[in-house]
Amino acid sequence: MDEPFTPPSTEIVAVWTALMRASRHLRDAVEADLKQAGLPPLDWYDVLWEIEQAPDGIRPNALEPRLLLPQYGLSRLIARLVAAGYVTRRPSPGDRRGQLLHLTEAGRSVRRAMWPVYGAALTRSFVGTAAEAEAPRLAALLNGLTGKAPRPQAPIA
Amino acid sequence: MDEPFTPPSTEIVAVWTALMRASRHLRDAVEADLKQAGLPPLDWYDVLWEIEQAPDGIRPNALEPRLLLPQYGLSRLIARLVAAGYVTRRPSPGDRRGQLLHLTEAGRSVRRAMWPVYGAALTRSFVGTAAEAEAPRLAALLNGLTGKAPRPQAPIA
DNA sequence: CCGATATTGATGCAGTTGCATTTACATGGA
DNA sequence: TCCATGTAAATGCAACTGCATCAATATCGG
Repeated sequence: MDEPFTPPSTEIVAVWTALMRASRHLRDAVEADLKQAGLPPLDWYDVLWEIEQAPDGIRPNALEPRLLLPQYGLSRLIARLVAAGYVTRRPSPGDRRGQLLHLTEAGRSVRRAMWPVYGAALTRSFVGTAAEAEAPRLAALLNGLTGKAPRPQAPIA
Repeated sequence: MDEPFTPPSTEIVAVWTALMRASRHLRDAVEADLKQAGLPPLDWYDVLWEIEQAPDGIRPNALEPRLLLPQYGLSRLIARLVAAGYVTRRPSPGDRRGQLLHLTEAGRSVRRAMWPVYGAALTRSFVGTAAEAEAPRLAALLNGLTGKAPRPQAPIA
């Protein structure tokens, strides 16, 4: 029943290594900029952003698939955000297991402070590369890899 | 002196998010397969591979830039590989600070055992996607992002 | 040769992650 | 109603990471 194992083509291997290198490289660059600006790490941004997009609050389990984080990872990340005073937990109406997350003023503020640093790092990374000119095609190809729909999620503003 | 901050274009943001999602997704998939097969994590493969490519041994500081790992990260990873019996450290001739890393038989063997699982996960991830057909272009675009030359490094064989 | 400086690799510590399990509540069926 | 099962979120523990620093060389200038 075992397939005899068809190795991936060299082209696929080349894409794979390029993908791993590029993503690590870019992420490291952004993280470094944030840290050097005395701002929280990249993960925080995404969570703050998602919560901000939900003015009526959002539950952790709704956040989880959007952020591609494991349940316990998100749980602890939220705990840190709460400890930092950026997020509040409120009881979830109708389900006492759940909680509704809201941003505090400080949360909104730090998210806004992060964006210029974040965005500048992105701009710096892409401008002048071939990837900039071909961005739409590149995005489409990458999205094709993750199975399904390109999430509406975007760290804009 | 501060630039007024030009936000990245929506196209760049789209590429960025697609890149982050795709890379995490694929890496998770490969890691999951390796773990489920009772094999070591992906990082180990790269190190084992690089050491295997150097029949006369290689020094950690030479490995470091190839693997995009921080010095202390590599140091401890090597320590784990040594503890697992996959790698040996030998004194580096001519520089008593350094060490020469060699693969043991077990190391060669586990690296070989990982490859089918690793490769199959890659194949599964790419086959049938648009990225497969456009692999060379995609790789070129991604390599354009990491500044310089596309390393000869490839996890083949 | 000597001392200042640079390089190689390791390590103590605090913070973070993965894994498995736990606690609390919800839901559906007898 | 009561129990079995399912879901939401948290947590104990071990492993791993980042950061700063260290010890042991090596190298370079005088």
